[in-house]
Amino acid sequence: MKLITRDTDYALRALCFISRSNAGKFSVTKLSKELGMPRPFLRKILQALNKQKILESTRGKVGGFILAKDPRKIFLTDIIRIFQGRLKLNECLLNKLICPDQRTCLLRKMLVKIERYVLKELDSITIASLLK
Amino acid sequence: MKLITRDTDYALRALCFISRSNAGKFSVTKLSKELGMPRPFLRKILQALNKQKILESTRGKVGGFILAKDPRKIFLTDIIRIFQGRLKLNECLLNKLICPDQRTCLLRKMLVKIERYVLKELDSITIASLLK
DNA sequence: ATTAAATGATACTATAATTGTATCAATTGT
DNA sequence: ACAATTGATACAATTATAGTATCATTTAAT
Repeated sequence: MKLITRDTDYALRALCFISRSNAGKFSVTKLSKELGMPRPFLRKILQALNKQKILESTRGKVGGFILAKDPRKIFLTDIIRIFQGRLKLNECLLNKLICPDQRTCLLRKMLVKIERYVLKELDSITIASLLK
Repeated sequence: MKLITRDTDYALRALCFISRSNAGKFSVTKLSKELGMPRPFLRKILQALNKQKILESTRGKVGGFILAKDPRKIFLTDIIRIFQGRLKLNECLLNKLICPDQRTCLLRKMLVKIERYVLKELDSITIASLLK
Protein backbone atom coordinates (compact mmCIF):
# COMPACT_ATOMS: atom_id res chain seq x y z
CA MET A 1 0.00 0.00 0.00
CA LYS A 2 2.14 2.82 -1.19
CA LEU A 3 1.14 6.25 -2.29
CA ILE A 4 4.26 6.95 -4.32
CA THR A 5 6.30 4.57 -6.46
CA ARG A 6 9.98 4.71 -7.25
CA ASP A 7 9.66 6.49 -10.56
CA THR A 8 7.50 9.21 -9.04
CA ASP A 9 10.03 9.56 -6.27
CA TYR A 10 12.94 9.85 -8.71
CA ALA A 11 11.01 12.31 -10.83
CA LEU A 12 10.29 14.50 -7.83
CA ARG A 13 13.86 14.46 -6.68
CA ALA A 14 15.17 15.25 -10.14
CA LEU A 15 12.70 18.10 -10.53
CA CYS A 16 13.63 19.49 -7.13
CA PHE A 17 17.31 19.25 -7.98
CA ILE A 18 16.88 21.05 -11.28
CA SER A 19 14.69 23.69 -9.67
CA ARG A 20 17.14 24.36 -6.87
CA SER A 21 20.21 24.77 -9.03
CA ASN A 22 19.10 27.50 -11.34
CA ALA A 23 21.94 26.47 -13.62
CA GLY A 24 19.28 25.40 -16.07
CA LYS A 25 20.22 22.43 -18.22
CA PHE A 26 21.29 18.98 -17.08
CA SER A 27 22.09 15.82 -19.00
CA VAL A 28 20.88 12.47 -17.73
CA THR A 29 24.49 11.46 -17.14
CA LYS A 30 25.07 14.40 -14.86
CA LEU A 31 21.79 14.02 -13.01
CA SER A 32 22.12 10.29 -12.45
CA LYS A 33 25.57 10.80 -10.96
CA GLU A 34 24.44 13.71 -8.88
CA LEU A 35 21.35 11.96 -7.53
CA GLY A 36 22.61 8.39 -7.41
CA MET A 37 19.94 6.91 -9.63
CA PRO A 38 20.35 4.28 -12.37
CA ARG A 39 21.00 6.20 -15.57
CA PRO A 40 18.74 4.32 -18.03
CA PHE A 41 15.85 4.35 -15.61
CA LEU A 42 16.20 8.04 -14.89
CA ARG A 43 16.43 8.64 -18.61
CA LYS A 44 13.10 6.96 -19.22
CA ILE A 45 11.62 9.06 -16.46
CA LEU A 46 12.94 12.34 -17.81
CA GLN A 47 11.72 11.44 -21.27
CA ALA A 48 8.25 10.94 -19.85
CA LEU A 49 8.41 14.29 -18.08
CA ASN A 50 9.48 15.84 -21.37
CA LYS A 51 6.55 14.30 -23.21
CA GLN A 52 4.22 15.69 -20.58
CA LYS A 53 5.74 19.18 -20.94
CA ILE A 54 7.05 19.24 -17.41
CA LEU A 55 10.59 19.30 -18.74
CA GLU A 56 11.92 20.54 -22.04
CA SER A 57 14.73 18.71 -23.79
CA THR A 58 17.43 19.77 -26.22
CA ARG A 59 19.13 17.10 -28.27
CA GLY A 60 22.62 16.73 -29.62
CA LYS A 61 25.91 17.32 -27.91
CA VAL A 62 25.53 19.54 -24.87
CA GLY A 63 21.87 18.54 -24.83
CA GLY A 64 19.86 17.98 -21.68
CA PHE A 65 16.73 18.87 -19.78
CA ILE A 66 15.44 22.11 -18.33
CA LEU A 67 12.26 22.92 -16.46
CA ALA A 68 9.40 23.73 -18.80
CA LYS A 69 7.13 25.10 -16.10
CA ASP A 70 7.18 27.23 -13.02
CA PRO A 71 7.83 24.90 -10.04
CA ARG A 72 4.82 26.50 -8.37
CA LYS A 73 2.72 25.05 -11.16
CA ILE A 74 4.04 21.50 -11.07
CA PHE A 75 1.76 19.56 -8.76
CA LEU A 76 2.51 16.29 -7.04
CA THR A 77 -0.70 14.94 -8.51
CA ASP A 78 0.60 15.68 -12.02
CA ILE A 79 3.68 13.58 -11.41
CA ILE A 80 1.79 10.76 -9.76
CA ARG A 81 -0.64 10.66 -12.66
CA ILE A 82 2.20 10.40 -15.16
CA PHE A 83 3.87 7.44 -13.49
CA GLN A 84 1.08 5.75 -11.60
CA GLY A 85 -1.92 6.51 -13.72
CA ARG A 86 -5.24 7.82 -12.58
CA LEU A 87 -5.46 8.61 -8.89
CA LYS A 88 -7.76 6.07 -7.29
CA LEU A 89 -7.45 4.45 -3.91
CA ASN A 90 -10.39 2.10 -4.04
CA GLU A 91 -10.67 0.68 -7.55
CA CYS A 92 -11.05 -2.91 -6.48
CA LEU A 93 -14.01 -2.17 -4.34
CA LEU A 94 -15.98 -0.13 -6.80
CA ASN A 95 -17.00 -3.15 -8.80
CA LYS A 96 -17.11 -5.97 -6.33
CA LEU A 97 -18.74 -4.32 -3.42
CA ILE A 98 -19.44 -5.64 0.01
CA CYS A 99 -22.99 -4.50 -0.18
CA PRO A 100 -25.01 -5.60 -3.16
CA ASP A 101 -26.37 -2.10 -3.51
CA GLN A 102 -23.67 0.39 -4.40
CA ARG A 103 -25.68 3.39 -3.34
CA THR A 104 -25.82 2.22 0.22
CA CYS A 105 -22.41 0.57 0.60
CA LEU A 106 -20.89 2.10 3.66
CA LEU A 107 -17.35 0.96 3.04
CA ARG A 108 -17.37 2.54 -0.36
CA LYS A 109 -18.63 5.81 1.08
CA MET A 110 -15.91 5.80 3.69
CA LEU A 111 -13.16 5.01 1.23
CA VAL A 112 -14.38 7.68 -1.14
CA LYS A 113 -14.26 10.17 1.70
CA ILE A 114 -10.68 9.17 2.52
CA GLU A 115 -9.75 9.35 -1.12
CA ARG A 116 -11.12 12.84 -1.47
CA TYR A 117 -9.05 14.01 1.47
CA VAL A 118 -5.87 12.41 0.15
CA LEU A 119 -6.33 13.90 -3.30
CA LYS A 120 -6.99 17.33 -1.87
CA GLU A 121 -3.84 17.15 0.22
CA LEU A 122 -1.68 15.81 -2.60
CA ASP A 123 -2.99 18.51 -4.85
CA SER A 124 -1.74 21.16 -2.48
CA ILE A 125 1.84 19.98 -2.91
CA THR A 126 3.99 21.47 -5.69
CA ILE A 127 7.65 21.20 -6.57
CA ALA A 128 8.06 24.74 -5.27
CA SER A 129 6.55 23.75 -1.95
CA LEU A 130 9.13 20.98 -1.61
CA LEU A 131 12.05 23.36 -1.93
CA LYS A 132 11.38 24.86 1.51
CA MET B 1 -2.10 2.76 -5.56
CA LYS B 2 -4.74 0.79 -3.81
CA LEU B 3 -5.75 0.90 -0.21
CA ILE B 4 -7.32 -2.53 -0.13
CA THR B 5 -6.26 -5.69 -1.96
CA ARG B 6 -8.39 -8.56 -3.14
CA ASP B 7 -7.82 -10.78 -0.13
CA THR B 8 -8.76 -8.01 2.27
CA ASP B 9 -11.86 -7.37 0.20
CA TYR B 10 -12.84 -11.05 0.23
CA ALA B 11 -12.18 -11.27 3.94
CA LEU B 12 -14.38 -8.29 4.65
CA ARG B 13 -17.21 -9.61 2.52
CA ALA B 14 -17.02 -13.03 4.08
CA LEU B 15 -17.00 -11.55 7.58
CA CYS B 16 -19.97 -9.34 6.73
CA PHE B 17 -21.84 -12.29 5.29
CA ILE B 18 -21.22 -14.43 8.33
CA SER B 19 -22.14 -11.58 10.64
CA ARG B 20 -25.37 -10.83 8.85
CA SER B 21 -26.69 -14.38 8.75
CA ASN B 22 -26.64 -15.25 12.40
CA ALA B 23 -26.84 -18.89 11.34
CA GLY B 24 -23.38 -19.23 12.76
CA LYS B 25 -21.21 -21.78 10.99
CA PHE B 26 -20.27 -21.88 7.31
CA SER B 27 -18.00 -24.16 5.35
CA VAL B 28 -15.68 -22.74 2.71
CA THR B 29 -17.67 -24.60 0.06
CA LYS B 30 -20.88 -22.88 1.09
CA LEU B 31 -19.30 -19.46 1.44
CA SER B 32 -17.46 -19.57 -1.86
CA LYS B 33 -20.66 -20.48 -3.67
CA GLU B 34 -22.66 -17.87 -1.81
CA LEU B 35 -20.15 -15.08 -2.40
CA GLY B 36 -18.81 -16.09 -5.79
CA MET B 37 -15.19 -16.34 -4.79
CA PRO B 38 -12.63 -18.99 -5.80
CA ARG B 39 -12.82 -21.70 -3.17
CA PRO B 40 -9.10 -22.41 -2.55
CA PHE B 41 -8.31 -18.73 -2.31
CA LEU B 42 -11.14 -18.06 0.09
CA ARG B 43 -10.03 -21.03 2.08
CA LYS B 44 -6.55 -19.61 2.53
CA ILE B 45 -8.11 -16.35 3.61
CA LEU B 46 -10.40 -17.94 6.19
CA GLN B 47 -7.53 -19.98 7.57
CA ALA B 48 -5.59 -16.77 8.08
CA LEU B 49 -8.55 -15.17 9.83
CA ASN B 50 -8.76 -18.23 12.03
CA LYS B 51 -5.09 -18.01 12.93
CA GLN B 52 -5.58 -14.41 13.91
CA LYS B 53 -8.58 -15.31 16.10
CA ILE B 54 -11.04 -13.33 14.01
CA LEU B 55 -12.78 -16.56 13.07
CA GLU B 56 -12.99 -19.82 14.91
CA SER B 57 -12.93 -23.11 13.03
CA THR B 58 -14.28 -26.55 13.71
CA ARG B 59 -12.83 -29.46 11.78
CA GLY B 60 -14.26 -32.69 10.52
CA LYS B 61 -17.48 -33.32 8.68
CA VAL B 62 -19.96 -30.50 9.26
CA GLY B 63 -17.01 -28.33 10.14
CA GLY B 64 -16.69 -24.69 9.22
CA PHE B 65 -16.04 -21.20 10.47
CA ILE B 66 -17.86 -18.95 12.91
CA LEU B 67 -17.08 -15.47 14.16
CA ALA B 68 -14.71 -15.45 17.09
CA LYS B 69 -15.27 -11.80 17.95
CA ASP B 70 -17.96 -9.21 18.23
CA PRO B 71 -18.24 -7.53 14.81
CA ARG B 72 -17.99 -4.22 16.64
CA LYS B 73 -14.51 -5.23 17.69
CA ILE B 74 -13.22 -6.31 14.29
CA PHE B 75 -11.52 -3.29 12.76
CA LEU B 76 -10.74 -2.71 9.13
CA THR B 77 -7.17 -2.01 10.14
CA ASP B 78 -6.94 -5.49 11.70
CA ILE B 79 -7.91 -7.10 8.43
CA ILE B 80 -5.66 -4.90 6.33
CA ARG B 81 -2.76 -5.69 8.60
CA ILE B 82 -3.35 -9.43 8.26
CA PHE B 83 -3.34 -9.42 4.46
CA GLN B 84 -1.31 -6.39 3.53
CA GLY B 85 1.11 -6.12 6.38
CA ARG B 86 1.98 -3.06 8.35
CA LEU B 87 0.00 0.06 7.47
CA LYS B 88 2.39 2.48 5.82
CA LEU B 89 1.69 4.77 2.92
CA ASN B 90 5.13 6.26 2.47
CA GLU B 91 7.71 3.55 3.00
CA CYS B 92 9.68 4.26 -0.14
CA LEU B 93 10.23 7.84 0.82
CA LEU B 94 11.38 7.28 4.33
CA ASN B 95 14.75 6.03 3.24
CA LYS B 96 15.44 7.78 0.00
CA LEU B 97 14.23 11.22 0.73
CA ILE B 98 13.98 14.20 -1.51
CA CYS B 99 15.69 16.34 1.03
CA PRO B 100 19.02 15.15 2.36
CA ASP B 101 17.90 16.07 5.85
CA GLN B 102 15.03 13.92 7.04
CA ARG B 103 14.04 16.28 9.80
CA THR B 104 13.25 19.04 7.38
CA CYS B 105 11.89 17.11 4.42
CA LEU B 106 8.61 18.73 3.62
CA LEU B 107 7.28 15.96 1.43
CA ARG B 108 7.78 13.47 4.17
CA LYS B 109 5.99 15.69 6.64
CA MET B 110 3.05 16.05 4.31
CA LEU B 111 2.83 12.36 3.58
CA VAL B 112 3.01 11.52 7.24
CA LYS B 113 0.15 13.90 7.88
CA ILE B 114 -1.91 12.24 5.15
CA GLU B 115 -1.03 8.84 6.51
CA ARG B 116 -2.16 9.75 9.99
CA TYR B 117 -5.52 10.86 8.70
CA VAL B 118 -6.01 7.73 6.63
CA LEU B 119 -5.11 5.47 9.53
CA LYS B 120 -7.45 7.31 11.85
CA GLU B 121 -10.31 6.97 9.40
CA LEU B 122 -9.63 3.31 8.66
CA ASP B 123 -9.48 2.64 12.34
CA SER B 124 -13.00 3.95 12.79
CA ILE B 125 -14.40 1.27 10.48
CA THR B 126 -15.51 -2.07 11.91
CA ILE B 127 -17.34 -5.04 10.47
CA ALA B 128 -20.37 -3.96 12.46
CA SER B 129 -20.23 -0.52 10.91
CA LEU B 130 -20.35 -2.08 7.46
CA LEU B 131 -23.59 -3.93 8.16
CA LYS B 132 -25.61 -0.69 8.08
C1' DA C 1 -14.00 -49.68 11.11
C1' DT C 2 -14.88 -47.04 6.91
C1' DT C 3 -15.99 -43.24 4.48
C1' DA C 4 -17.09 -38.55 3.22
C1' DA C 5 -16.58 -33.90 4.15
C1' DA C 6 -14.50 -30.65 6.41
C1' DT C 7 -10.07 -27.78 8.11
C1' DG C 8 -4.51 -27.28 8.98
C1' DA C 9 -0.37 -26.56 6.91
C1' DT C 10 2.27 -25.53 3.28
C1' DA C 11 4.24 -25.67 -1.23
C1' DC C 12 3.51 -24.45 -5.72
C1' DT C 13 1.98 -21.68 -9.98
C1' DA C 14 0.21 -17.74 -12.73
C1' DT C 15 -0.44 -13.04 -13.57
C1' DA C 16 0.47 -8.30 -13.16
C1' DA C 17 3.02 -4.35 -11.59
C1' DT C 18 7.24 -2.42 -10.63
C1' DT C 19 11.90 -1.55 -11.59
C1' DG C 20 14.89 -1.54 -14.28
C1' DT C 21 18.33 -2.42 -19.07
C1' DA C 22 19.57 -2.26 -23.98
C1' DT C 23 19.61 -0.69 -28.55
C1' DC C 24 19.11 1.78 -32.73
C1' DA C 25 17.98 6.07 -34.82
C1' DA C 26 18.11 11.14 -34.99
C1' DT C 27 20.14 15.59 -33.45
C1' DT C 28 23.72 18.95 -32.69
C1' DG C 29 28.09 21.36 -31.20
C1' DT C 30 33.00 20.96 -32.12
C1' DA D 1 33.39 13.16 -39.30
C1' DC D 2 32.77 12.42 -34.40
C1' DA D 3 31.27 12.37 -29.82
C1' DA D 4 27.71 13.23 -26.69
C1' DT D 5 23.35 13.82 -26.22
C1' DT D 6 17.92 12.72 -26.49
C1' DG D 7 13.69 9.90 -28.89
C1' DA D 8 11.52 5.78 -29.19
C1' DT D 9 10.80 1.39 -27.97
C1' DA D 10 11.64 -3.36 -26.94
C1' DC D 11 13.32 -6.40 -23.59
C1' DA D 12 14.51 -8.44 -18.87
C1' DA D 13 14.48 -8.97 -13.78
C1' DT D 14 12.30 -8.60 -9.58
C1' DT D 15 8.50 -8.35 -6.55
C1' DA D 16 3.65 -8.38 -5.24
C1' DT D 17 -0.73 -10.14 -5.95
C1' DA D 18 -3.89 -13.73 -6.89
C1' DG D 19 -4.86 -18.19 -7.00
C1' DT D 20 -4.19 -23.66 -7.05
C1' DA D 21 -2.90 -28.19 -5.26
C1' DT D 22 -1.88 -31.63 -2.06
C1' DC D 23 -1.26 -34.33 1.89
C1' DA D 24 -2.33 -34.87 6.64
C1' DT D 25 -5.73 -34.59 10.37
C1' DT D 26 -10.31 -34.28 12.42
C1' DT D 27 -15.10 -35.62 12.97
C1' DA D 28 -19.96 -37.15 12.00
C1' DA D 29 -22.56 -40.60 9.95
C1' DT D 30 -23.10 -45.19 8.27
